[in-house]
Amino acid sequence: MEKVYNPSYVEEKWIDRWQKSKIFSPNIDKTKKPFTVVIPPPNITGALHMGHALNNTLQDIIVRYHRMKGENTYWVVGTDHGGIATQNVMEKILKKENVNKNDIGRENFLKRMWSWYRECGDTILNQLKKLGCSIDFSKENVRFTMDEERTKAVISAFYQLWKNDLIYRGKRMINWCPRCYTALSDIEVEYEEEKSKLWYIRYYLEDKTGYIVVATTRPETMLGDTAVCVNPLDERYKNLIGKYLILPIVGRKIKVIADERIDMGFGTGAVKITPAHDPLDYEIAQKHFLDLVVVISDDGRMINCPDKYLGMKIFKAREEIVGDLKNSNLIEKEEDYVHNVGKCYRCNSHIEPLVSEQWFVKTKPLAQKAIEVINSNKIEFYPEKWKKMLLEWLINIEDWCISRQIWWGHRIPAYYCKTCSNKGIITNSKGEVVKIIMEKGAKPIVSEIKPANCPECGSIDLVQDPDVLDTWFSSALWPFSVFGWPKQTEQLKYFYPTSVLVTGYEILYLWVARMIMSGLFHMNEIPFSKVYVHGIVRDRHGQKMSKSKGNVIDPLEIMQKYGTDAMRFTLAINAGSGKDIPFSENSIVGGRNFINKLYNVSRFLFINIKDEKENELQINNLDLSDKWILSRLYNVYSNYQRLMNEYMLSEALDLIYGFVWDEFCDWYIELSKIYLSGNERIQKISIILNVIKNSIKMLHPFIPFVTQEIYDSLKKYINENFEFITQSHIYVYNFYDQDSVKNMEVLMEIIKEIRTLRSEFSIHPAKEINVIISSNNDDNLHLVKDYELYIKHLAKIKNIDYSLMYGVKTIRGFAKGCQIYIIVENDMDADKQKIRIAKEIESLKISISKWKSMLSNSKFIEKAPQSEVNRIEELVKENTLKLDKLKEMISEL
RNA sequence: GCGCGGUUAGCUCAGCGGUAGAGCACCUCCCUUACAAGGAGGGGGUCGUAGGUUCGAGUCCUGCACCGCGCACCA
Repeated sequence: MEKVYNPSYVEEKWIDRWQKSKIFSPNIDKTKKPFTVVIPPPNITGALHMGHALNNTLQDIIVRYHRMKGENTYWVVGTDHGGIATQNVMEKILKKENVNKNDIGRENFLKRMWSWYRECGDTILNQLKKLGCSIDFSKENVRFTMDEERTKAVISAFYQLWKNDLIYRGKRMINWCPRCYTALSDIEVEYEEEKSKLWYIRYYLEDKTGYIVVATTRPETMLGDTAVCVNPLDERYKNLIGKYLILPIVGRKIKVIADERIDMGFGTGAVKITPAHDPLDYEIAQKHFLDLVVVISDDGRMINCPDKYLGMKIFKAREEIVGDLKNSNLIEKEEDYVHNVGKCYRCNSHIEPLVSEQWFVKTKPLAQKAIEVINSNKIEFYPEKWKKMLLEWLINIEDWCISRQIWWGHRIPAYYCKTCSNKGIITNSKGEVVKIIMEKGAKPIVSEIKPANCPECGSIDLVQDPDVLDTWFSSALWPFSVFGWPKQTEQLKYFYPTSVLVTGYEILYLWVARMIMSGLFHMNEIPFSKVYVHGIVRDRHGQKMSKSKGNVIDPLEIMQKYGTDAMRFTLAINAGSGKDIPFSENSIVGGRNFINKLYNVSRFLFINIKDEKENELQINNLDLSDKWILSRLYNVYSNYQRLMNEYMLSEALDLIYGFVWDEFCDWYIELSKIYLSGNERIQKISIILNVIKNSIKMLHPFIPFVTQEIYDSLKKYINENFEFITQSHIYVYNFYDQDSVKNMEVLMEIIKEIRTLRSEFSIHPAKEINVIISSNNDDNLHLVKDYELYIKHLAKIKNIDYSLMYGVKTIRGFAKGCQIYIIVENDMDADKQKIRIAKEIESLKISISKWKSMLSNSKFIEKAPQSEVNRIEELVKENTLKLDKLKEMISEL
């Protein structure tokens, strides 16, 4: 065995053997309750990033933990077609080839997409394998949101919702991304602050007797204005309501109307109304029956306006219009102004609110059921704060726009009769349907399979809706579509509902909420009973990682350099309470060091073990340190289980980390060295074996490779015949001895005090010393005498005497009621000793007087619990004694 | 504007009613045959701010400031 753990060799070996053994395959066993997790399917947009590494590490920890508890676990894997995001990736690839997607047409584009899927999907699965995920990666167990079964599920779900009147097609104001050239749902718009201007524009009254000044951040939309609106209570404008204004540039006559939604305090209190391009204006326009003048097209250019601006991009038009208004002296002033601008969550372009015909899901009735199950705690959230967030969102939910004007996705299962709906079906030069306009006669026929003919006229000339569904529509079905729904498969019956969903908080609304709604509607049952919500991996400065910032850390590089276990360890230990994780290469070193430590302590065992086997615990043979370490192990294991069951994964890991490193390695192993050549060796080896075995089992969910590797070497010494550690179970001796824990602490304190003295008085670490220990505390003195060997060994002591000698030069210390004298040759550092002791006396005095004043406070005595009073009294007693001893020691110097 | 978090050692955070903790970083000593990716020791914080409750407050309550996030508005 090498001195330093070499992860890459070990990892490759076990990945291969795990996959070949099929231990992660689904297994329907009706005598057992399953523990099921479905993966948040990664988008096939490229390689996995740090966020995936975190998400899947956490899932693997949970799955492996439950597998080792003996539960029938199944972690379902798959990938997501990723709609807009993936289409954008392909568009970029095509751009490099100097190809426009419209040139090659829909069909060819989709061919390219499918070959991309095959390539990228495999890459992702391989990376999950590398991460150590306990997933069966064989083909028949990998899902894709657009494979045949999942597509059936999507179409069926759409049809069911339509039949239940929960899907409709309608003309509404939606969020339009002119870059991606598609509608988006409300939650796919991200708001960002932007510096802009607020322009104050004069709109003259028809009779030229005056003007109203309106303030706007978007002067280009004025071309589509059809009114100016004021608050009905606004005294400034009261007598202008109902009068007409002349819209500058355009010359259109527009009315002054009143609506209480106008804020009198903002700008001038008068608002230009552009019904076609602003959500609030649209609402006001509907109430007041205003005309809708569309002046911005799908691709973000000016239309339906004076020739001068025709075809201009929005920002250019804005510039021009402001210039022209200035020339006509119609701009009263312009102010700097910071406001929120909607951006596309996929390409960061400015969103245009546009009126458009789209498909929607009526979400209110669906949300109602979701609210009920969350309120009744049928679904629990870890950490719990997300429950409230989700509830609030569900309560205020708006209808969900599910149609997208892109090509990559599930095509909407709606058909139109060319004969009946002729005017509403828009085609391009290739004859491909590009748009359906219902208001011109198109009527959708929603059907799971393409209807043979039109139910109205019998025509066989039917065309399918060109739009595809929001990628989140198929994601919403994931927890049951993965099991073959709508077919009532054995898997579906057995594995649904799933046990826990592990996901980042950024897709709580986009995904989690919708899975709950879909699960309740289609399955009439929650999709999962627990949601574990984690944070986002950020860089060391807390910045979100992004390609444009250049601060992305590639998990594969990290795994290559430090090992997968080290990365998993670092992610897991920092993932406490769902917080964001600051990650840097630096932060991984601690993880790597721990893995190496664990590897080396097992190496210590293998170097020292001969042909001993782990044997039954002989309680009578245990010495103090044995009882202590076994008690600690038992205590750690109890807490480990509690923390893991409450999904406090980082706390659980931290607990074992401390136990293994500080208690086991630094104390128990060091002590065991005394005995390894004597009669006690079998006992010691057996305990070391037991502690290592149980420690690696507790650690296995977090760091699967190194623990598997150690387990493999351990196998021949223990009474287990599992091939893999993940098949084994933890069994810790139910042993806890309070006295041993207490006594061990006393000895440890004394040893630490001697070490401190050595260090402070520059006694070389290798130099063996003689000490005298005396005490009035008989218990502790006996303890010291009984375990003299421990102290000698761990503090490098040749001889310990128990009675004071006169005429020897010493360095003095005090711990746990014992005075400690290190015998030294020369009169060294009397002053330094005095200062050291004096300092301690000072701080003791302060503490003691504080406690004494507490005890002399009648209110404290009266109101504080008796146990507390006793504790303080005990402290005073103990520390007064210590103080006396210290004073005595200082006077002797 | 409403809501949710946060503010504790240089950094990342734990502690949530009884003498301020951990890891990393830093300083000193040590290659002691499991591990220098190690061991031993050490320095370092009036716990954001102002009040309040309490015998006692990082710890509970209220106001404020600052940071982050979500939702709404955003002419």
